Order: sequence, then structure tokens, then C-alpha cells
Amino acid sequence: MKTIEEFLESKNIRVTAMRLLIYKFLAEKQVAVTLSDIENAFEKADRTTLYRTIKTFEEKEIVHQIDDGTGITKYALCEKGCNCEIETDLHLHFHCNNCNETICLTEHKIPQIKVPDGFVSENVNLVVKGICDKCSGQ
Amino acid sequence: MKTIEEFLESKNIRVTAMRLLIYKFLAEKQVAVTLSDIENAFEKADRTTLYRTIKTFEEKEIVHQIDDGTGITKYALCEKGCNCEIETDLHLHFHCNNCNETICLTEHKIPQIKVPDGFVSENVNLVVKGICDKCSGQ
DNA sequence: ACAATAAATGCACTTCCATTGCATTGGTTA
DNA sequence: TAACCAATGCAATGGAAGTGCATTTATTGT
Repeated sequence: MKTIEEFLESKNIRVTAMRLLIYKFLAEKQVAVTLSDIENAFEKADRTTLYRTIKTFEEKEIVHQIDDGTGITKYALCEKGCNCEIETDLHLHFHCNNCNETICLTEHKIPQIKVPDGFVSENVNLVVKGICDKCSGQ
Repeated sequence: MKTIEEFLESKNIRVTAMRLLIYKFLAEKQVAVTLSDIENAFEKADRTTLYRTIKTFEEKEIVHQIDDGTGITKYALCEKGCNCEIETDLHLHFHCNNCNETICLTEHKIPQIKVPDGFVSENVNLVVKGICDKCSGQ
């Protein structure tokens, strides 16, 4: 079990207080978060720093971006089973129309999609919308 | 073969010069277009009019919205086989990373997606990214 | 045909998110 | 300790989406 510091270093990300905090914040969350979510959680920090931190995490492939159709980009830590680098191996995302949260269904792989002749599929983005387990369980 | 005027009227859309032009523009295009695309095509018209025309078309279900992950909403005419009202019967969209165009693969239905227990799927958005037929055929 | 009414259009403005330039701070290394 | 580079903070910009209101255009009833 690596420490977060060691993990970040192994990904060539310089360890700073801010980055540790943001990483922990993402790790605690079970859902994908927006920049504003992070902003609200760290009111003392500057928007830009949070923005660039997330971008750094994205480049170093420890965070992936999710476009769930709400128009606002969301982010989530890549977890075991999330091979974002391997574009053909993307999992799907679920967006709850009730609580408005978006979660990664890491274990649910996207089925092979057939495209017409001449088309080359490099990457698939699949967002299922509906009611999540918490909201439907009421 | 109905005229466009008759078609619009049958959908309870009042026929105006602007709407006819925009409809024709969409019909000519084989790809999904952004608001800016329309704006560029009709520089004399006001942005708001174009915006609201598209929204009207959307409400009356002759146009559907596509979120292809570029962050910019695109629109396309609903064609034969496009039953946008029936949410479970959505076709998929293909976004070309080369020419940056998004096209509707109307005949390609989205496969049934399994979601975990407790989750209720209401709607599925699937965008495949890659290289389109025109670009790969070089 | 004309007045009354309703819808469509145009203009101005606002909001929200994403992004960038530049100055400053802070940590690393020679 | 000086020099350097990365990280942070501040300010500002840009683009797209959306809204309020005045004006024009079309429709309806008399």
C-alpha cells in the first residue's frame, strides 16, 4: 500500500499540499465532481489552481474527464479497472436525473459497438441516464 | 411528397421565411451542426432567432440534440428511423476526430445496456469517436 | 378591410464555465 | 546562496447558453 505521496511521485506529479488535498477530496467522493464542487470544498484556494491541478492529474492519467450531457465537465479518479489510456477499454457512466450525480460504473464495460464500413472507432463515450440506486430505493 | 411548408404545419410549426431557410440548411447538411455553424450560414439573421428556431424545432421533435463530447451542442434533423420521442430507441452518433464532424448513424441502434441492480435506465447517450469514412478513405 | 391579438424576430444584456497571461511565491539543484 | 523552474494567485478574456423587453410580422375575429 503506497502512500498518496509515493503514488503521485510515481506518476511524475510533484507533491504539494494543494495536490494532496485535492487528491484526497477526489478519493473520498464516490461520484464524479465538477470544478465548482472542488471550488466549494476549497474556498481558500484559487479557481485556477484547482483547474490546473485537475488538468495535471488528467495529463498524468490519474483522473478522467466525464461528459455526462449536463454541459458541465466532471472529473473522477481513475481506479483499478479504469484503463483510460486504453481508449477501447472505457467503462460507462451513469447520470442520475434525480440527484444529479454522475458515477463511474467501472465494472460495466461498454459492449463492442459496430460502426459502418469505412469508419474507424477509436473511443466510445457512453452515458446512461436514469435513476440511481440511492434515489430508486426510496 | 410533402412540401416543407406542409411538413412544418403538420408539426404545428408556423411557417416563416427564417424557419424555412434553417430547415433547408439542416436538410442539406449530412452532419450535425452547432449554433455557430448556423450563425455563420445566416450572418444577416440574429443569433437569438436562430437559437429559438432550433429550440422550437427541438420541442416539436423535428430536430434532436447531440452531445458529442466536444462541449458544444450540435443539432440534426430527425430522419426516418429517428424516434427521438421514444427514449429507449436512440441511435448512436459518430464524431470524427479528423474533420471534427458529427454524424447520425440512424440505422445503428444502441445495444441494450445492463446497469446494476437498483439503477433505472431511462435514456442512453452513445458517441463513438474515431475516423469517419471520408477521412479514412484517403 | 381593419382592429385586436398573438407569435416571431431583433437587440442588449447576463450568466456560467473554461481558459490564458502575467506576476509572485516556493521549492530544487548546482 | 544564487539561479532556475514549477506551482500558485490574480485578473482578465472568450465562447456558448440563456433571458427580458421592445418591435415587427402574421393571424384571427368582427
